[in-house]
Amino acid sequence: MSKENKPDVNSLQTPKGMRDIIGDDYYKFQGLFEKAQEIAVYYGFKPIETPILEHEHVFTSAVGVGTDIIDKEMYTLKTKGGDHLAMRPEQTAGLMRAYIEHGMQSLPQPVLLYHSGPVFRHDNPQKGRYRQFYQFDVDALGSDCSILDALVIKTIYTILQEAGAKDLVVNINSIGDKESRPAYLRALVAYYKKHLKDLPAIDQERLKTNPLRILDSKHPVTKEINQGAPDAVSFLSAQGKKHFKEVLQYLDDMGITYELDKLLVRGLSYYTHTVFEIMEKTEDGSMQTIAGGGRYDYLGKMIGSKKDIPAVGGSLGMDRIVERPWFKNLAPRIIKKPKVFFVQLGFEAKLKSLAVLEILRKAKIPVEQSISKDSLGAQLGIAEKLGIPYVLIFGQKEALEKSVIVRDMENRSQETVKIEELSDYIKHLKDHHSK
RNA sequence: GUGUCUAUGGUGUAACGGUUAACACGGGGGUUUGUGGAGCCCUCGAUUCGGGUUCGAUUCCCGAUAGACACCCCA
Repeated sequence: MSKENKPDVNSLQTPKGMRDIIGDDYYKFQGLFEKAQEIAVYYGFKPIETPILEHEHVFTSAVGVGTDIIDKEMYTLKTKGGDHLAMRPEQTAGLMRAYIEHGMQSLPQPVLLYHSGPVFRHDNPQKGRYRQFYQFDVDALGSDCSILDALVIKTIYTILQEAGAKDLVVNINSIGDKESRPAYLRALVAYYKKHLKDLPAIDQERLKTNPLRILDSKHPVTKEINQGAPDAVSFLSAQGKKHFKEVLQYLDDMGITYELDKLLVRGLSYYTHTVFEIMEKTEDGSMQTIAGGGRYDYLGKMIGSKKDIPAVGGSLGMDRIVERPWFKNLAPRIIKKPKVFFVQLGFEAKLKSLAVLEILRKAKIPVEQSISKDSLGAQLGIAEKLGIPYVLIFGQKEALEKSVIVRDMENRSQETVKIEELSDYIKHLKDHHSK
C-alpha cells in the first residue's frame, strides 16, 4: 500500500472525548443500569427511550440560548433534507417533547418515566467528563405536587446508595417561579452592582448575560462577595415557600440529609422552584457532582405546549458513578460468568460437539471455549487462565460413548457423565469459584 | 475555547542525535494429536500524523491529532 493510500490513522481511534466500553467496564454500566432500572420500577417509573437526535429548536428553546450547553457545547447537524437537528445535550427536553407529542396529558397524572442513554456535549475532556456520556434520568411530569420533587430525589439517592455510594451530600435550593424571580433578580443585580469593581471580569460579564450564574462562580473573590448576596428563598411567593418547605419536610421524614445551598443554581435555564445536586468528595478532596436536577414547570410551554406542564426530574451521571472507588460491581443479570469450559479433541469429537453445545444452550448453560484448538493441554491452560471452575472434556472416545468428562479444576478430580444427564449434572455443580 | 504536561508493538517499559528500535507480558504455532498453571523453541507486532533542523531524528524544533489534569462549564 502506498503512503497516499494509507488511511488516516486518526480514523483508527475514537473521536476526542469518546470511548469504547468493553469488558468489565461494559458490565459495570450494564449492572448500574439494571440496578437503577429496578429501583425506578419499584417506585413506579415506566421506561421510555427517546431519540438521540431531536430538532435543534427543542434544545435551543428549552435549555436556553445564552447557556454554554447550547451556545458552545451542542453537536448540531443539517440533514440532506435541510432539517436542523442536534444530538441531545441532555435528556429532559426530548422527554418533554415526547410527553406532549404522545398526548400523555390524557393519562392519569403524574406520568413517571425513567430514561437512560448517551448524551453529547462538545466540551474538553477531563476527569469524569466525556463528550459522549451516559445519564440515567427519572422524571415526574404533569403535577406540581411537592411530593414528586421528593420522590425524584429519593429515587436517585437510593440508586446511588445501592450502587455503593457513601457520604453523599444533597444540596438543595429553590430559585422561585415567574412571580418571585424578577424581584429576586433585581435584588441580585443591585447587590452585585455595589461590588462591581471587585468582581472579576468573567462575572462582570455574567452580570449582563445571566446574573444567576454568578452565584456558583468558583472565583475566590466572587465567592467572598456571594456570602452576602441575597438568597432566592426569601423572595419566594407564599406558594413557592410552602412548596419548598414541604419538599424539605419529605426529605427530613425519609431521613435524607441535605444542605440548603443558596448559591445553587443550575446551568439549564428551564429550572424553577426546587433545584438540587448530589455531590461526592473525590480522592483529592474536591467535590464532584454525580447527580442533579430540579423542577421545570415552564419547560413544556417553552418548547411549544399551549398549557404549562409542571414537572420535576433529575439525572445521574453514570460514567462518574462507575468510576468511583466505592462503586459495587453490580453483576448484570443477563451476563453470567460461565461455570464450564468446553474442550473438544480432534475432528471426530468436533463433529459431535456442536450438538453437545446445543444441548447446553437449551439448558441455559453458558460455556466458554477455545473451539479452534485441538491440544488438550493448551485448552486446559486457557480454562485455568480464565478461572473457570469446571472443564468438559469431549474427545473421540466420549463421542463414541455419548458421554463427557467433567473435570473439577480445583481438585483435578473428574467424572464421566452421560450426555443426556449432562445438563442436570452441571446444574448441580457447586460454583465454588464464584465470588 | 484557554493553559500545563504527555504520546514507542495489544499492554507495560528501554534506546548518548548514529547499525537491523531492545525487553517483559500478550497473541499465534510447536515441544510424542488425551490431562493444566512451568520450561524451551519459532513466530506476530510499534516510534500518532505532517513539516522542519541535521550527513543522519524515536530522540531537537514547529504544527496537527489524541490522552491526562486544571480553567470555563457540567453529569
